[in-house]
Amino acid sequence: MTERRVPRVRVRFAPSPTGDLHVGGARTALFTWLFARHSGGDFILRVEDTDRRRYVEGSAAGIVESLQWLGLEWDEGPIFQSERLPIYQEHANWLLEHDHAYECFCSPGRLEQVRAGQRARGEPPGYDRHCRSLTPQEIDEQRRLLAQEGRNPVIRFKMPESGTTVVDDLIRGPITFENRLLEDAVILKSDGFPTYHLAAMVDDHLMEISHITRGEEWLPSAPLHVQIFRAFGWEMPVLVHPPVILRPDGKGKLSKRDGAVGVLEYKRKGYLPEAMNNYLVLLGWSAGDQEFFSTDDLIERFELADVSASPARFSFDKLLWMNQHYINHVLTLEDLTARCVPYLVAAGLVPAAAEDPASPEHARVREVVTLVKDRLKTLTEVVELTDFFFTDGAEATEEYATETLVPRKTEPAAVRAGLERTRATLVGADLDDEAGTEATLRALADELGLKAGQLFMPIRVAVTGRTVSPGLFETLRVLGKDRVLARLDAAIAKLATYRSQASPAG
RNA sequence: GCCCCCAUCGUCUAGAGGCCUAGGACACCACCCUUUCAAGGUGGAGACCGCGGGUUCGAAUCCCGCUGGGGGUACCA
Repeated sequence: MTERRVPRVRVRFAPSPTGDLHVGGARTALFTWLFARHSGGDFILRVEDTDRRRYVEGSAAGIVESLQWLGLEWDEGPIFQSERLPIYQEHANWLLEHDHAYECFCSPGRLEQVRAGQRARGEPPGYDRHCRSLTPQEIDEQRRLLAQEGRNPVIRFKMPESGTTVVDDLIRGPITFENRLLEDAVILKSDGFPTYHLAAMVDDHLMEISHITRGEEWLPSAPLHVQIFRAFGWEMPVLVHPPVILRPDGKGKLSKRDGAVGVLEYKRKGYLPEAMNNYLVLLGWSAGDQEFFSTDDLIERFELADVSASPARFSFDKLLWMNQHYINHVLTLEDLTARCVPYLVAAGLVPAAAEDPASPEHARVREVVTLVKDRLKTLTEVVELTDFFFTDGAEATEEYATETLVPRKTEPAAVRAGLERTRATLVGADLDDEAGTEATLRALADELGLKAGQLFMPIRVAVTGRTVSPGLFETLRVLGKDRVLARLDAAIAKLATYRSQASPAG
């Protein structure tokens, strides 16, 4: 019995530096990375920067940052294709010498003309193989003419003109293409740079890639890639084309136009990489029962072959929900605190010293975060939800409209009296005793003939400046007596000059 | 136009011939909890498994056609 050698799993994520890393690309990267980790193989980062016109400065750095943020660390790379030009040129020449490629001297203008004609006649547009059958003399002549213009020919791959090419995709099965409908693609451009078709295939072979994972949009050119491997006599890696991600409305691929699609945008907006990964992996893959996965769970359970072949729509809603779930129920308090601090520091609410987990400032943030943990959907929201805990006195909370102090069906005078009595009561109270504060204020409401809410809401607005806040008694405790009293005073003062706009109905 | 892929609640999906009078999650609605808002709990509405043919004792599950959606059609990736 001969044992079949099972090649080591080696996969790569190969983005082109033409912009930010999109969630679609991030998902492909995630699938690829999980597959590598699951099978104990290697994950390589390769930057496909072979198009000088579309190159965007800083884009590669952004992609690197995105992957790092998501925790998709690579074992090799980043490798830049632009630094490997001679390799591709050598391979193009090899194909030329072995009759698998030919020089094409056609001008862009002629190519456009050919396509226009084909379209008009209802034929599939494509290169008409004009230069494929040039005689050696004609080739020399064309070279000379082109050289006079200071231009170079391109090199095209010779596709078989008949028969079929079978592309065997891991998640779709075998797909058969008619060779006569395929064209002779350019593999080396006139500027000496390779096109994707040559560069990616050469690299995938040289880097011993076992599985080519890439977006579904590459499926139509897969037969070309199979033929390139065949021409070189190389063993074909397994092809894997996860589906594209659709816009929320399903009309087309998710793109920049649809708002937030850049991974770094989500980082900035206070999303957690854990939530991002968890959401993304569920877009096209499922373990059946489970909904939440730690990275280790995923590495253990993820199967590339189980990825769905049908495209899924991106849901901002569900991502947000997932993020909230991680903040509310997965992160430890300490972890959440540490992640909130930078946002509070950036907003100028807490000193940079709070970055130190042992600092009193950090402890203070932790105390505050405890109260809003269940209310945060994103990390950035911590600023608007808790700013009043970090400002002193009453200035920062005085912005609210006085009328918000007065609940429906409640007389302003009663509110004012209630706040005055509350102030008098709290002066001597121990705010650390939440239950005690609650009992005291409930009794006070009773005594004033008010429902609890009719007294609590004005207090809430007075001390927080808003109608929505964490629980009142824990808020009072964390605020501390100084702030509470100062803000009650400010509210009472506002009410002193307040005239009810509309008399309460009923 | 041509080529290719895909097709279960609005959305993400479970389902690999009988376990399905189709399960879960998001969103939505109601109720409970309740000092606001959340979170949480309970329940509800929501899919004749795109349509039409087959195969089979039996199909969401297999086959064919149609329709619909998506992708590709560059000296871009």
